[in-house]
Amino acid sequence: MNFDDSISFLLAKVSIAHRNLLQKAVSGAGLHSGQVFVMFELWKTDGQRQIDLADRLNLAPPTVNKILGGLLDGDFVTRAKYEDDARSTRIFLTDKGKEVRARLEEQWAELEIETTEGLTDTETLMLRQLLGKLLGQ
Amino acid sequence: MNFDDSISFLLAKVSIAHRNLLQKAVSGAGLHSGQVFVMFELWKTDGQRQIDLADRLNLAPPTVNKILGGLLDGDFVTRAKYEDDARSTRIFLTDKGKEVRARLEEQWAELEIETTEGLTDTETLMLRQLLGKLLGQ
DNA sequence: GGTAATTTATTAGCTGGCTAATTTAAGCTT
DNA sequence: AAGCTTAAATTAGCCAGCTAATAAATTACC
Repeated sequence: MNFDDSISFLLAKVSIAHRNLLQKAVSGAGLHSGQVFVMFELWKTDGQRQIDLADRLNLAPPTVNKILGGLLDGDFVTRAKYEDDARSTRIFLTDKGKEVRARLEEQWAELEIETTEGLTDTETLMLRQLLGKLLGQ
Repeated sequence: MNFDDSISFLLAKVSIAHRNLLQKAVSGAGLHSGQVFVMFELWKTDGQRQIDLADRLNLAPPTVNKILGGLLDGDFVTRAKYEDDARSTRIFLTDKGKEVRARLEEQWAELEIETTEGLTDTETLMLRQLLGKLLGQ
């Protein structure tokens, strides 16, 4: 068997290259690569608990906790107590957190172009479907 | 625009899920996810310098250096001086490093099956081609 | 109502990726 | 030969992912 031709190998290599692109793309907005996905989720639904964010993002709770630490330091989100359960906290966007969205959308569109640079429109569409399938969608 | 449907979003999500699978797959061989790729490269060509490994694996030199630290500790590789240039070291597989290959090939085949579980053979082929294209191959 | 089990957040600590800065050796230029 | 530039390895330090373990609150069960 040939490692280099395996999906696993190719996927791992693509992942690293893409994360480097992603990091460059979002640094202009003052964000780090992992923070972006939490922001996506909060833009969809503000005020979620950490455990909900972890579930929806498919991340381990300590990962979300650490990322939120950075977002709190950067003043992109704030924490508030969850009224129905003293164990939980709710995470809310700050004004800064809401305002950065426009900037990030622009950067994201550019990233999308860079990422799919070598592909035709048909190939891009196909890749999207295949990645979706890998995620069980 | 919809973040969730972007290639970048899907790719990032697939990457994380796949790395978790990868980690589980190779832990049985006593390896960590990042170490595997260095081993691949050494199985192809033993005795490479760190800078050559970094170039061929598309990784930053400090990343390779750190991974090699783990492989040295695990007795999978040894370091030797490079005879023509005192700045460089050559990395060689130990017997243990050579022997683990068979085990890893089995695990890798299983990982490949898990990874492409939801895909038909045609889709798998297509995904391989598309990922190759993203890598500029 | 009291105890046990579960849940949420957090802390500690690991690997893996990066950049920036340092050291040492090699090579080039003059 | 001296000095400048380049190149290789390393160190330090960052973020992102994970597991395991802990503390506190809730829930469930008897």
